[in-house]
Amino acid sequence: MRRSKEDTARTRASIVEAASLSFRKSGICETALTDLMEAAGLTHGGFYRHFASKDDLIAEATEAAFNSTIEEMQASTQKSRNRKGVRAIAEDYLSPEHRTDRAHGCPLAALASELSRSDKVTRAAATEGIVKMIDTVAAQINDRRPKEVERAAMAIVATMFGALTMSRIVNDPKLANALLTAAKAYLSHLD
Amino acid sequence: MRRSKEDTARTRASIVEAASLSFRKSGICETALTDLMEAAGLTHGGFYRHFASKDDLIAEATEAAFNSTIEEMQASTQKSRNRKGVRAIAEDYLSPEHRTDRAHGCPLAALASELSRSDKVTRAAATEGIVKMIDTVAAQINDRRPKEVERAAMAIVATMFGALTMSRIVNDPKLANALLTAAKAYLSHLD
DNA sequence: TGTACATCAGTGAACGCGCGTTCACTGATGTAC
DNA sequence: TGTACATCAGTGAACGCGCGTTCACTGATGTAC
Repeated sequence: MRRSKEDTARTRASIVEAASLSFRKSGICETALTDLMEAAGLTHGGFYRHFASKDDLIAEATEAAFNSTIEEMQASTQKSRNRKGVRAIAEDYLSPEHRTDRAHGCPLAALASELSRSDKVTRAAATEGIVKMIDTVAAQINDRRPKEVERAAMAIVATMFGALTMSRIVNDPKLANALLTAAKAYLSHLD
Repeated sequence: MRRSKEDTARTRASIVEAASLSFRKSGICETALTDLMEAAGLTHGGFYRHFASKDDLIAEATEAAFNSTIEEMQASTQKSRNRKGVRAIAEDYLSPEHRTDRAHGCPLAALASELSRSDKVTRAAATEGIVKMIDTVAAQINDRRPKEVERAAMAIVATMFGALTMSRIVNDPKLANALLTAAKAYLSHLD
């Protein structure tokens, strides 16, 4: 039966939220729409009242995931009393908690290889997310040369994302921790 | 009809090779065994004479992909006449050619998120590959403190892999190049 | 404000396709004597 | 070294399942008068 506009918007948002969690946790290709809709408390038939296709949802869920991660990075800088901004971001990003909690973590680390193969719309969303992440880090760097700030921010994001992803692949917990620690140490040399 | 042992070994190797290329190019989940066997010049029915399952092949193809990439990193250091070892590796790894040619490139960058979700055997192969990559970089670093060498090598690999992957996701070629350049510049500060 | 009709969110069954896997079969290779 | 049989690599059809997508239907919501 027909629902109110508010209900419809809420349903749509809950599908996007469920997708952004499940894609990050289990992968895009491995997540079935049926499971997704069930997670959102619906049957799968209604999916196409909200989205034109799975690809359509992928793009929106990617955008949502990036936004939530960027917010968390900004939160890291704000709760950093004594810590410098970049270090605050790095310590939270490179934490064992972030390594474990894929579903709520950085979509870059959770979906990297899938994003590089996804369609135009999703890649556009991912690009915007990446740029915002770089800008968020750049805002914490003190240097008069904007080119240098941008370069450093790019490399810092690459290092964090790379180290976190590697620590998730590796099957040895000690090595996984060593990777996170190494990246943190490496980045702290720059302050 | 039955084939000679040499033929059988050749066939098996060509399946692994086709898989290691196709997985890196198109993703593991997105690659169908039928296409893979066709690429190796066979029909799909014979697959199970060589492998117990797709997962079985994934593990072997991952191992093969890592080995070839590690060999290429070692080749980079050997052909580096004037360049320092780490710089030689980084310049080849962070080249536009490597960004474009996924199929023959680093499996970490091509399969990152899929590897972190794969089964025990594949993750073991990936872990071994990652350790070898780190060791290959570490061998090019001059420092008396082994702990420091290991840390630096881990961070360098993370930065390279992270930057290359990001440059593949991004839809703007200028930004893609900037990411590679930024990582190269960042790493060269360490020499 | 009230009424009559059109809209459409959600349901649940169904479709069609592609996938991983299995299997009966063929005939050259490997092996035991 | 030669022979007879067992093995098994590769073929091509088939199986069964899960997936993305479609559709007829329901009934509450939205809208036009």
